[in-house]
Amino acid sequence: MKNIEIDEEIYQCIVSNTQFIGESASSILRRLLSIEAETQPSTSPKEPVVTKTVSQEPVPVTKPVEVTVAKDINETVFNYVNKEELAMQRGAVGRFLLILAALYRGHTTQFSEVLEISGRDRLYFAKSEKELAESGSSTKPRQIPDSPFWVMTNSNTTRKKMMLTKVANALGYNEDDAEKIRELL
Amino acid sequence: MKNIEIDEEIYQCIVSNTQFIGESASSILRRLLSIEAETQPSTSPKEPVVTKTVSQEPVPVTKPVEVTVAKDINETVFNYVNKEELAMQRGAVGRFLLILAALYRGHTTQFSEVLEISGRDRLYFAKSEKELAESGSSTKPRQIPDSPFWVMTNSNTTRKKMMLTKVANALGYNEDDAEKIRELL
DNA sequence: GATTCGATCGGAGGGATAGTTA
DNA sequence: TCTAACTATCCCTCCGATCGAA
Repeated sequence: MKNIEIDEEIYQCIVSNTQFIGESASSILRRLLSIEAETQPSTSPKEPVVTKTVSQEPVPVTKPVEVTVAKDINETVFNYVNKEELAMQRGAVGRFLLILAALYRGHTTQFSEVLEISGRDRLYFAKSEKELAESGSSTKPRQIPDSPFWVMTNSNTTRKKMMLTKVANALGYNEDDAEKIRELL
Repeated sequence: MKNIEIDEEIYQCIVSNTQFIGESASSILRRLLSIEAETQPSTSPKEPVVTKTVSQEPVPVTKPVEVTVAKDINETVFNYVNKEELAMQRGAVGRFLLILAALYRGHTTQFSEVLEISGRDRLYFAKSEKELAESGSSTKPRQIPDSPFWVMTNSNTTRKKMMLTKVANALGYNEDDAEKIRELL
């Protein structure tokens, strides 16, 4: 993966060509550029050409359950994460909250399992600001966007990553996916 | 400026389209995308095509000049402003820069007129950080994204709004549009 | 005296790291 | 005691209201 810096206008142009929630910049650009690469007038620009590339390998329906589930989860969550929005965040806290929000959206019902995750004496997650605030000093509670959950935010990036890993695990992700999630931060 | 993550393939594709030493990703992409953006075979690739989506209502060619101009300007600029992106900014400074960037994009050639706008002793706009910094103390110069211009940032919101109004006027907007622009902040 | 302008300084957010505890 | 895990202090940067200056 490479990071490139582009201006607002280009960014908007790319974003406005998103064809599904969570589509990555690469995916969008591949579509746009490949159409352009042919000097031909674009025929059917709406076709989600790129997408297909990714899901090339047919999902093996016969495979063991765990694998299938993992795949579902994976797709679910990564669709909820908007890479561009992530990249735009000023600091790790913003990304942290965005990722958690995506996980919540993808696992609304089981999400309360994260309440089990906590530090030695501080709580990491709670259903109210107060609860978190009272479990330590300067915990800097923040609400996970569009959810009834709050997170403790006063920690270094390393710990935030650990927290993400724990959340991923609690929600049933395998190591690989947990790693991917962790690395979003 | 935005950072986006793209895969190697896309990256190579972009790089290989460089047309001069030091060309930025934005510049390359602008070329590539504007060719692509028109569903038609590219006629004049330099046209800010993206804009068209929004400008559904045909521009009345027969109307008086002033009106036409105002309309063009209006469309140009408001298309360049992404409301969501604006809303996402943490503070007024972020929005301020975004709006100015949009104005720059819409009026690249005349934009140097803003250099006339200044305070009693401080400069408000300049072509370099240094210039601004030296014109006062703690002016907090910031580059207007994707432009060679810098703005003074150390002021209250009211003054930032005034600055926007002045810029809008300098670029030929009427009171109404200037007001709209000011209110974006 | 009224108004405009400048830039200081308090406040908030972020997060590395020093310090603490198990 | 030594170490690993965890906490929260504290420093830094960014904002922008406020108040003194012109």
